[in-house]
Amino acid sequence: MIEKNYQPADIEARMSVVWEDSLAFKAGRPDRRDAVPFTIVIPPPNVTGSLHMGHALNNTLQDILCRFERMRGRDVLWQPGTDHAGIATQMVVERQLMERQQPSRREMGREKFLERVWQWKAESGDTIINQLKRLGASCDWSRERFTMDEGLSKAVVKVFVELHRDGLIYKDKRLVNWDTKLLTAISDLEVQQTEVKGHLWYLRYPIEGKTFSPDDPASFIVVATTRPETMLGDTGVAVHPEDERYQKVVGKNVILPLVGRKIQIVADDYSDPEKGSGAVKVTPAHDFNDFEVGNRHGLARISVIDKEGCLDLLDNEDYLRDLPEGAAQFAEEFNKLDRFAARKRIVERLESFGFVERIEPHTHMVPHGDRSGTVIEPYLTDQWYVDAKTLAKPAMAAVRSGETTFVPKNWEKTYFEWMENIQPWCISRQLWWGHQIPAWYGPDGKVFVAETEEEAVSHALGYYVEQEVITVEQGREMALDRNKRDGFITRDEDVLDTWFSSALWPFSTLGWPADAPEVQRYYPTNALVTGFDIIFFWVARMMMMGLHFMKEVPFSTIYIHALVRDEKGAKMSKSKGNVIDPLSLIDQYGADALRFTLAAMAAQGRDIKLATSRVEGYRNFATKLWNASRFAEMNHCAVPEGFEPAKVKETLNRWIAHESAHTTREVTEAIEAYRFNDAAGSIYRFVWNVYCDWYLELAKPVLLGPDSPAKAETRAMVAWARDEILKLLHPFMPFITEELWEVTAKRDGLLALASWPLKPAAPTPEQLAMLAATTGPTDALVSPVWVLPIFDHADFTDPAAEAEIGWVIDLVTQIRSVRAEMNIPPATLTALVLAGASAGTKERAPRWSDVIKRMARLSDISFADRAPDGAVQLLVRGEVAALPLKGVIDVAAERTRLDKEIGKADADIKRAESKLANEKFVANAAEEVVEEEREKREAALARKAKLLEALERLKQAS
RNA sequence: GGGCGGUUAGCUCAGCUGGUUAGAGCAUCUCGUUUACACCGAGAGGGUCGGGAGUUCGAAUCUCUCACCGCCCA
Repeated sequence: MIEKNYQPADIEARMSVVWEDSLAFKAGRPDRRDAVPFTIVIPPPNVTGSLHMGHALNNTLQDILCRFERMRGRDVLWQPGTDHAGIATQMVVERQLMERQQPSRREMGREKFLERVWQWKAESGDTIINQLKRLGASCDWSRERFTMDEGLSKAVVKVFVELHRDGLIYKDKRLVNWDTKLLTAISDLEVQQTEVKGHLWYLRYPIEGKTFSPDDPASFIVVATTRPETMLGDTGVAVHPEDERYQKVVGKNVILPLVGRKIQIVADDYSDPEKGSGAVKVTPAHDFNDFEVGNRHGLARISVIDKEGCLDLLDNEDYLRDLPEGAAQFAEEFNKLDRFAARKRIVERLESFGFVERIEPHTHMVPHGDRSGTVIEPYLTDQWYVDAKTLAKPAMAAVRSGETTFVPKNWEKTYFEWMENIQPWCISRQLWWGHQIPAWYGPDGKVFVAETEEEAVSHALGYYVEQEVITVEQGREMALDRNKRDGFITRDEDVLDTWFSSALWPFSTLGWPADAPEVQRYYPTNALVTGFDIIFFWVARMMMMGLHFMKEVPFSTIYIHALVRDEKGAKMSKSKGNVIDPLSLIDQYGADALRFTLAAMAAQGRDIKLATSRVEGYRNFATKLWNASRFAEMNHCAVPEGFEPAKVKETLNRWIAHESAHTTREVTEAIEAYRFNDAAGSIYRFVWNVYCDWYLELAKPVLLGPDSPAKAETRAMVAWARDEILKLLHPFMPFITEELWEVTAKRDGLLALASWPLKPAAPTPEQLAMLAATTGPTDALVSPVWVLPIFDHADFTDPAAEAEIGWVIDLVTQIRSVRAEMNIPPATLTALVLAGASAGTKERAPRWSDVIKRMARLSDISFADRAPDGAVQLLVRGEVAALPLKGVIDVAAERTRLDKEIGKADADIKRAESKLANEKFVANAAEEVVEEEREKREAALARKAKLLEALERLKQAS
């Protein structure tokens, strides 16, 4: 029994349990052992996270693909899991400690803190997973992974060690993006450039050997800077080599104000003559561009800001070197001042000596940490880097060759653009939560990288024994006793960038580096579904790592979907407070409605601005389906054993089979092409505008009438078509369809595992041969390569049925329209006269008279040679249908209506004729286009003639 | 500054490789208690497809240009 009301919350809760218990989503089910695998790895959400709109869209689309392919018989693995999200998670736990006034991270120490994070992960790590389940995600939950699982951690260590061995990971001292709040290095991608209204300070740097005077321009050179506080670390001044203003001073020294350091004026084309004064100060230790300039001219690097963003002068040897008397005193005064306070103080001090020429307001881009929001400081430290440039080459080649394709294709450009200019990837983070770097250091700083501590220690000790730093005996003791080697050999404290482990996700989750059968069977994966915001962070890096370690691309298709934005088109974010919570939409309208909305709006290449009215509309759609199913149930519709829909006899039933097959084809092709919105639109139209609006309505007289073979057939067909709908709709609305599947008939199994209406054809021998040639000797059945399906729905196509039912629909629609226009109340039944009907019409009209009467509010249908006087005359498929309404209708109004119709026909004739009169059109346009135009003209001419006749009749009558 | 994308009905959006009478949902108006459904049914109104130019027999669709909006990278 179908409940009277559709209650999404109830059935969603229930179906979740049904799916869970039945292990429906398990990969490698015995019954699919011989099936072709289909694999998607989920973009692992952060363990800290909760479901937002982006997740909802992303996972809905993946689920559509997975459910679709599962129904097509494939062995689907949708690999779920979560990401440890280094910085984000550490921040959450630290904030929690602070809120609860518990000891801070540093107070409790690394080990205790990590315990705490794991505890937190255990408590709340399920949140996001449960939310994904509420959305209906059909992942193989038994295979859930976490980036810090033992197995995945092994993969991380192995990758690190191998890349290091191959020289693709190395340690380097260079400028990094330093977060002074989180006290860690971050990668370029984690830096957000934001426009800030600041100032441009024009500073006078006295030229050596001249007596400085603010009034004597020859005694100084003016440099413009946005960061005056870094002047303490200046080691040069740069001017453009072709800038005539400065030709004479190149090579000379200036005396750095306040500091007294002698620094050189160099010529470098980095300096832009158009900007500022045309001369810039060079601070190689605090600016990425200056670092390069410094390298070109051999300038010293003097760090004057520490990792917390404060001036660091007092015990700073680099800073104090070669400074005149009195510099130390200045250092003492300014030491440990925060960089922004220091900026103010230094400017004041410079002003007091006349070193500031002027200050201009200046808007410029300032780097901010995407997590901390704090201003990023370029900072000179030792960090680990991945040689991304080398790894990027095969990753680019794979996309160029089409081994991996982006959908939509235009994202390839973005991918190449970034890959071609890729920079070394800084992977070390000064955090605790994450994969600790497998590197150990000896007393002289020599690094030993190995998969295990034992291995590293034994290498190190061997090395130091050989170098005679320690004796053989000491080495042996240290090897055996950890305490003895503490302080001699120490492990790198840092952890890896979260994205380092994410980059391995497509194979680490399958069990690599262990020799797992899953790796063999499910790698490479088929599709990756993700947003464009992480193409660089994640997609590109998976490509690099996948190709390097697996020698095969990680996925063949990368489907890039839109970002869900707020109504203004802005990215949703907590900080902006413009987030629409998908869970509250699910509560309100149901997961099915939300999913359908997202799918229907997921047009390629465009962002989604979500309107809740759409969600509501699709909830109504679900209700409509619900009620249609109730109607079928009330009429005892069921598919009998052995029923063959292709062999039904009733025209109406043949018509719905025809329409259904057409829809099946559309939906199938649209999903295959990742055109989710087209697929959703197609099934929506079929359910509402074809099945409900017409098929069920037209079937009513039969269903409500006496028992007959036609009635039996119709009952079967109503149920059959409903089942087709449930199948086609299931990937989009899994809950309601599964529920209806279960309650409407005795089933062999779950809808989730039922067969898709169109089966992909088995590969032909030629295709198999091609397959073997491209992928080596392989069992086609377990090959990850899929063969394009072949459709054979010829059994269902039926133009005759289409024509007949089409006529009924047109007739009813037109009568309704004219009745409304003439203000005929629904209670007034009118007669219908089919004037001068063709043999075909005469033959089929009686078959439909019941429905037509019912739907068009008619009292009677009859035939006549010509329309009665004073009747309203309609043209239905070229024949006159007359409503004898003499006295009821306003003759003048009817004349106006007919005139309007004639006007329209005239316009059509004119349009077609002008085209056909155009010689160039006839000559150049495709034959079928021209033919179509001729047909249009003929039809319009015929229509006009009939209308004129009708008008004539009306005139005679009045 | 470089790159990408957008601008279609009051609102949120479709419209693929140029040929449709430019569509859908919501909203609006009129009518409706026909026994699945008012989360419904029937009907209607509403768009010079951002402006301009060009290519073409034919442009919402291709090209150029301008304007505005958004995103990414410097």
